[in-house]
Amino acid sequence: MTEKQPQTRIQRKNTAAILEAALDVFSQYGFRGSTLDQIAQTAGLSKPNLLYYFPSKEAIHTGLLSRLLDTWLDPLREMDPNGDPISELMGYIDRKLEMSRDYPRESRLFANEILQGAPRIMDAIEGELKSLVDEKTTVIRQWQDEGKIAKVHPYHLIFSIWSLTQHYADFDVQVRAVLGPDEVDPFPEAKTYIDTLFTKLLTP
Amino acid sequence: MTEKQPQTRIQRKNTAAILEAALDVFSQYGFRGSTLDQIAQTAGLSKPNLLYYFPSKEAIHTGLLSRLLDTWLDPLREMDPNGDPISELMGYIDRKLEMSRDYPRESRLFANEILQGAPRIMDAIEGELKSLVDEKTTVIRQWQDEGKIAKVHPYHLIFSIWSLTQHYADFDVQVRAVLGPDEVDPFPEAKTYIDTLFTKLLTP
DNA sequence: CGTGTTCCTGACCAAATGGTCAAACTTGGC
DNA sequence: GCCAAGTTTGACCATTTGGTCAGGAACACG
Repeated sequence: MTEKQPQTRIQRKNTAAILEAALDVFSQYGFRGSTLDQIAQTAGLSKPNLLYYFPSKEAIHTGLLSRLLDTWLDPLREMDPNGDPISELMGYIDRKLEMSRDYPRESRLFANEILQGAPRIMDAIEGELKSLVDEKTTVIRQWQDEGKIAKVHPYHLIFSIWSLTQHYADFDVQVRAVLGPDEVDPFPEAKTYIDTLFTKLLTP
Repeated sequence: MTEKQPQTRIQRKNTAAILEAALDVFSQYGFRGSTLDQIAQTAGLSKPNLLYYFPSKEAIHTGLLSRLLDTWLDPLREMDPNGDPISELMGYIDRKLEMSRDYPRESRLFANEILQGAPRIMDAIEGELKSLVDEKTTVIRQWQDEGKIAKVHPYHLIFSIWSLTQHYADFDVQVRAVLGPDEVDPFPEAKTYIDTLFTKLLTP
């Protein structure tokens, strides 16, 4: 998948800087709306130097996306089928919200890609992501059959968790604008609200 | 604001075709990722002809956005302070979900604009949109004080309605990919799920 | 210190992009 | 059927964009 380990210090530093800059730019403007010059400038490198480390604009984007998906699905992966249903689900929800708080650019990068029809990650979505969701919805269905949580549509439950948590990353500027300039950090209240919402929904 | 009425048939037809095509393109690729050639081709017109009707790429985009915001806020405007709280809120939620089903491109256009930092509609968001939300959250707070609906954070309640309903437009390809090829239309189940969710949340 | 490897850059290229314009073509109303 | 107004277009332009390349600079390491 990724390149082999033997990298020089400079290589590691610069590829990291490039991916960091690319995340900034791609997450805001999407693939087609972003330019190499912009990424180069943000990374503090020259454009030809970018292309020394990555063969093309697309390669940078792909590099970002592949790194992203793994960490992105981690919170869901961690949901333990043998744990307490409510705590497991609430734990997943909280981890997902924390990711929106701590990695908003990653969330936006993903959103941008999906908005454009997911041309570069459709495979991963239909494969890796769908498999994981299929697996976890089975667990949820089991919990429901055991009467541990309320019977709601498992797939839409997942969708609602994604949408509610990612909203605070993807629509951050709107959230802040509506809440007004006094509200410094919307996340604490968001957490309380979302916790209430899912507790009421899932308690049998 | 908009141009004066006296338009020829051709003008009306072509500006409509351009806005229609531009909605297709802008909603998918965002402002910077879209090209005039693409819009022109989609509209079945030549590029110079586009620029006969609109002075610039930006003007087309602005034209779209200003038309959008009005219709976009209509469902919330319709929420009647004197009606039954639960029915009014559920009605709003249902109307919002219907808009995601019937006007997904508009939803994506909006999402794209927000993702990019809302450079072209920040004014409207801080003004028109915020005012309306402020007004309606006041109503919600009143309903809560009267014990008609559960006490949850009014602003985050609005955010959650937006995020849940718009998710089915903005992340449509992901939703369909995860649900698999059998599921033709996710909206009926989505409606049922969302109705359940907010009923449980709002019932005191 | 020397030398092979890695890293970086300025100059360059072809294609794409937003936009202009004069000239040609349609259209509508008399 | 005429003509002024409205409409369309091909040719053109400056700038931007993704990408190349030859050569120079910095580095690693014996």
